[in-house]
Amino acid sequence: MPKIVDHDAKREELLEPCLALFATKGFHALSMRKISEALGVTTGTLYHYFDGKLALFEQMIDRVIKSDVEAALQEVPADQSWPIKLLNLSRYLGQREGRFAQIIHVTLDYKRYEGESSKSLTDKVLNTYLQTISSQLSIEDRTQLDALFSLILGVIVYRDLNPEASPIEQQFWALQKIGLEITKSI
Amino acid sequence: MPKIVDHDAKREELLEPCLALFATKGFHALSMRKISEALGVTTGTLYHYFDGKLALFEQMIDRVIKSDVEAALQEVPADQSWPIKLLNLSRYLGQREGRFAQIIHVTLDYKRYEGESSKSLTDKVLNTYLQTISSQLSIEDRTQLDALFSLILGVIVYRDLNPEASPIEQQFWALQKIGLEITKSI
Amino acid sequence: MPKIVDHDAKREELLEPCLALFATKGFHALSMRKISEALGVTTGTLYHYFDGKLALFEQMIDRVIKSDVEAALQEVPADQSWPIKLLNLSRYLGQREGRFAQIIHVTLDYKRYEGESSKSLTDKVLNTYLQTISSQLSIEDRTQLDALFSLILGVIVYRDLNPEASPIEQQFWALQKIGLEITKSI
Amino acid sequence: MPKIVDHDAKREELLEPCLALFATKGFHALSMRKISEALGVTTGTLYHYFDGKLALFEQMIDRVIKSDVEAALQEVPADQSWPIKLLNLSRYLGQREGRFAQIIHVTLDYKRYEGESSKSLTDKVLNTYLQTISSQLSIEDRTQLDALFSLILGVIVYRDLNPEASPIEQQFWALQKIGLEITKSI
DNA sequence: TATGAATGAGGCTTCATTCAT
DNA sequence: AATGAATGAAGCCTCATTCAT
Repeated sequence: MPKIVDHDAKREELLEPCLALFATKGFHALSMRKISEALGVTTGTLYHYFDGKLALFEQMIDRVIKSDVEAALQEVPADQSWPIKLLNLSRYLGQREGRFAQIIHVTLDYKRYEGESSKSLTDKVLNTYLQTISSQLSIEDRTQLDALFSLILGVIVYRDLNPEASPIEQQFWALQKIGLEITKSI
Repeated sequence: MPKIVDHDAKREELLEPCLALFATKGFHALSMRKISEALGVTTGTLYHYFDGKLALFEQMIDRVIKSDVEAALQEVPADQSWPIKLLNLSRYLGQREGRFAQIIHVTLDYKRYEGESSKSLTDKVLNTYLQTISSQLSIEDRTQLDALFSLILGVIVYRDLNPEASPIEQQFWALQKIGLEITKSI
Repeated sequence: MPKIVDHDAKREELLEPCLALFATKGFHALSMRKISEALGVTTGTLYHYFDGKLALFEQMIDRVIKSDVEAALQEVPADQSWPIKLLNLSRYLGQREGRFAQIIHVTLDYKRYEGESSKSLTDKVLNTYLQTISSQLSIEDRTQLDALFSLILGVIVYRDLNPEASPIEQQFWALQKIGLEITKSI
Repeated sequence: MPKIVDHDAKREELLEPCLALFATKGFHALSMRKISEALGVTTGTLYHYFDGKLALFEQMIDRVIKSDVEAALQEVPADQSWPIKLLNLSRYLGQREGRFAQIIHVTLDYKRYEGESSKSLTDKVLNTYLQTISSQLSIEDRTQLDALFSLILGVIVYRDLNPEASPIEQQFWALQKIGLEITKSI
């Protein structure tokens, strides 16, 4: 069934530039016409490959998280000491922070799109990233995992809002110093 | 004599419920009609008090950040020891995390509204919170300030995406422990 | 293959009845909805073919003056004696005075649409008619051309305001008699 | 009853600047709010003195033609020879062409406002001017009167559309020369 | 497979008007 | 006499989507 393969390949190809579009404009401010123009096709073609705007959006998110996990597995190898792994992580995030900012935007957008009905996909995105971090950094304590994830999320969101903020690696290091001071002061 | 209405007071009154509306739906998905229905007035009335949707939105943000700063000054007093202040901060955040999540949503939305032209308001929001944290927690180092702000931002965003995540105070504490472990392992 | 529709031909077809609509109601009193209803299409279709109300209006004017010039070239041939050409002109005007009244209404309307920014189109309309008259009637003196054009404009406007006014040909002739009397009385 | 006198005086005062407003923007493009702002009152006041936009408009036209006739009677005295009277007329028009252009705009606007129902006021305006011209210039032949009126109308409209057109007096003179040439060529 | 014409609901905004004060 | 808050209809325009080709 060669037709189906082509069909899926074309769909992937159409999806590729969509993350940037949705992240930049937001779901509701981005029209199907703008998407089609950016992709160089007609709206009819878009509806030929996707069941509607929401379906296109969801498939795009699906595609994005899959490719990200693959990349993370390679760039943050698990068989390293703690400080090294954290360093690798911060470098990995620093190299891709623009892309992660896009993913976060898009996920927040989606969460609000239809309240509870969107829960499953949001959870899927979160769990994918949480598990990757957990396994690659060998963090088993749930609270520690949450805290690290919060920090990662926050750094990326903050630097997206304010590009002049300190780089990721510096922020990681500074936070550790704060922790030490507190420990001492107790 | 005109119908007795304090124009500014009425405007404040109309603004009050808008944060929740914008945060829940997003700027573009929330129509002026929906706003007016939620407020129990007509769209004409909305336009009597505001120059348009964007102006309404901006005045709402202005209002919100002012009242937040006032609250923070009271609930996180500056004349305390480091661990106490951090504890107060985490409690303050914990009590209001729903509201802060709304503000973050709304700020991210706004940033994308029209690219660069929105920069000044985004900066105003960020600087207001940064300065409040800096002065109340006596943090002078810029990188440390950025790092703490990232963490706060991240915790709130993460807990908004995943309400089952560990509470704020626990995450703060866990992060400190990670820092210690790393320090030891070096 | 797309639905077979010649885009430009359809646009012409939509434009055709618009002169009468705009002339009868005036630019601001004629809504896009009324236009679409008169044309038997939806407003969406109107916006598919035109960039907006003003663009539709301008293209309509363009279309109208082109077809008028073509008609004038045939019905008021240049290779005739002066009295004959004037007679042809008055007949030509008499046959089409309703249409010319529409064009004048529409042009006056347009001129006020937005002050100076409309100058170019108004000038284009005026110059098109002035040049046609100048060449077909072999009038080289600018003041004479202006005077004849004023008379034509005036007759049409007056007869539009007061349909019982004397016919165009008679007015032309009467004015000539006034001129003679004045000449004699000097 | 002094109140009523004051009431009428205020109404006159409000009406005065309206001709320029309506002529410049057109009936439908000029909102009651803009009128009230230009007059320095509130819309409520406008509705206190007039029964609505159309009533205000009609009373304004009424007021304008009355004051114009008075002026004409003085400036184009009837007891002069033909060429002198025509010269006086052209000067009179030249001095006030801006105002006449406003009146014409406003009359054309009104004519289209509601088709036949507006006929009486349009006729009133026309007859007022026609009779004034007829009596002051001693023109009895209806066709001659129409022709002269058309010319006057046309010169004013044309010069409003194209301010660089030849001055009124020159156009009057040029038209007479055309008439002579035609007479000779017969 | 791919087109783009067509739709009708809904977007933001302005309007003429009313009425409590 | 005068205000200006309030209304709801209507303005222009864009939207996601469908469907004949």
